[in-house]
Amino acid sequence: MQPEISDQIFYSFLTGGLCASSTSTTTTSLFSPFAIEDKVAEDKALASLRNHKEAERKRRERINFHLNKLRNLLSCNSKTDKATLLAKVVQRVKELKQQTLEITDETFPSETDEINVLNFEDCSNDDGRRIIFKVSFCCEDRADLLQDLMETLKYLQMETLFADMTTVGGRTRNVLVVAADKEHHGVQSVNFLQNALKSLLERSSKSVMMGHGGGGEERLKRRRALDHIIMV
Amino acid sequence: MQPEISDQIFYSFLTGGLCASSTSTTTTSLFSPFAIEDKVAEDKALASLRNHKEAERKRRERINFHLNKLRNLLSCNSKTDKATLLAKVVQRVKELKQQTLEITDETFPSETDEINVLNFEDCSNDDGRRIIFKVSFCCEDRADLLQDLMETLKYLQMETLFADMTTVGGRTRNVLVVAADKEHHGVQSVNFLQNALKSLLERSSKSVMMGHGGGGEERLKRRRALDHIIMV
DNA sequence: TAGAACACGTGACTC
DNA sequence: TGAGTCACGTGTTCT
Repeated sequence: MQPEISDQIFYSFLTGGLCASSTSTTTTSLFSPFAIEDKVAEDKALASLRNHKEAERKRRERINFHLNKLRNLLSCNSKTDKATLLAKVVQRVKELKQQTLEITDETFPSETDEINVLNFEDCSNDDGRRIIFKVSFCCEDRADLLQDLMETLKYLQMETLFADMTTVGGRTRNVLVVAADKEHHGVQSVNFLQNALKSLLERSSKSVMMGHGGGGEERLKRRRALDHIIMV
Repeated sequence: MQPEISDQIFYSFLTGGLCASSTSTTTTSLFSPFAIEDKVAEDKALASLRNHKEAERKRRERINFHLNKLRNLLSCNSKTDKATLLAKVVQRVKELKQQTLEITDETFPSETDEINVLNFEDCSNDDGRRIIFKVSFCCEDRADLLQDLMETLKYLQMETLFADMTTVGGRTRNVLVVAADKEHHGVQSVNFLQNALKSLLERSSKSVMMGHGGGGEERLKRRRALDHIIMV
């Protein structure tokens, strides 16, 4: 191929070498005394233009390369247009950020006591025969907390489907997914659960008052140190 | 402002209305019988071109709008060029994906028993007076597992800095970060820990053999159902 | 000066 | 047709 020549023709055709510029000084005959100087200047300009064109092509290539990578990462059709793709990327990055934030937030114990009971009824794929609750609470850790919790759930005739217990620096966060038969339970069971957990937490703070008290700041320090370790 | 007029001038100057086309039929005098028809056609083409130009401007705006959003999300300088920005976005999306994957992988119990002990010595910010271990194991759940684990760690003179216990469908994954004094422990303590955990897991599988056996498939089904619930 | 990055208007293509 | 998108080459600006 001969891009050199065809490019030159293309340029002289487009850039006004035959139009606008022809009205000024470029129509110098080949016999003009300035012909050679002009030719040199023209070649230089042409070369510069060619470099410019090439650089721009490379730049476009670079951008499109990454755009295609993003298309693959989001498993987007190659027909998805750039703006839509980028909008989706923005959304995805936000989602992923939020997700990791939620996971850490939902896993690590907070410094204040919390109780949270959520009814999963509508999301349940259990043929609707059971009610699913998501229980989450946060309190001081104590030796027999787990046992108390299990007894409470047994008493309430609830089955534990999932349990996650995170303990750090004397505080614990427990997340449970429990199932309750609809024969014995309704939506109002949220209250039963909440009350049961309340008394559980009260017992926890009592045992702390009697036993190893204080040390809040020390805990915070540890927590931060651990954050570092865990995230490594 | 009067973009209409200036645009028209701009176009006729650039698009060859005064150059290439002038060599064909466009230099029709205003007195030509075709003047009006030509004028109409020209106006139409001009309007079309103007629409086109506007649409393209809007498109560029849309793309740049999302690019700027991404710049903010990655807290990138406004000077970061498009290609570099997109490269960073690709990297970030990959990282975040990997991160959430790791978190779920490290949290949920696997179907096979596992023991993993990692030495955090180099990462420890504990003035080097203590060795930090990250312990992770996965086995059948049983009532007294936690108690056994605590006794084991007490026996090994290790302090628990962090504990995460996830139980679902009869299987449990436990992640612990423990600290051991360098007076009593060295790097070889990894082996102590591993052996202690081994016997712990052996006791677990024994108790399962004697108690509620089997149900592996049922567990898997539950696990999947839970994945759904948890992610909602 | 040369090089990099950008916005622009345009021709070509698709639905 | 017309609206939408893309790649292209160019002019401009900053370094």
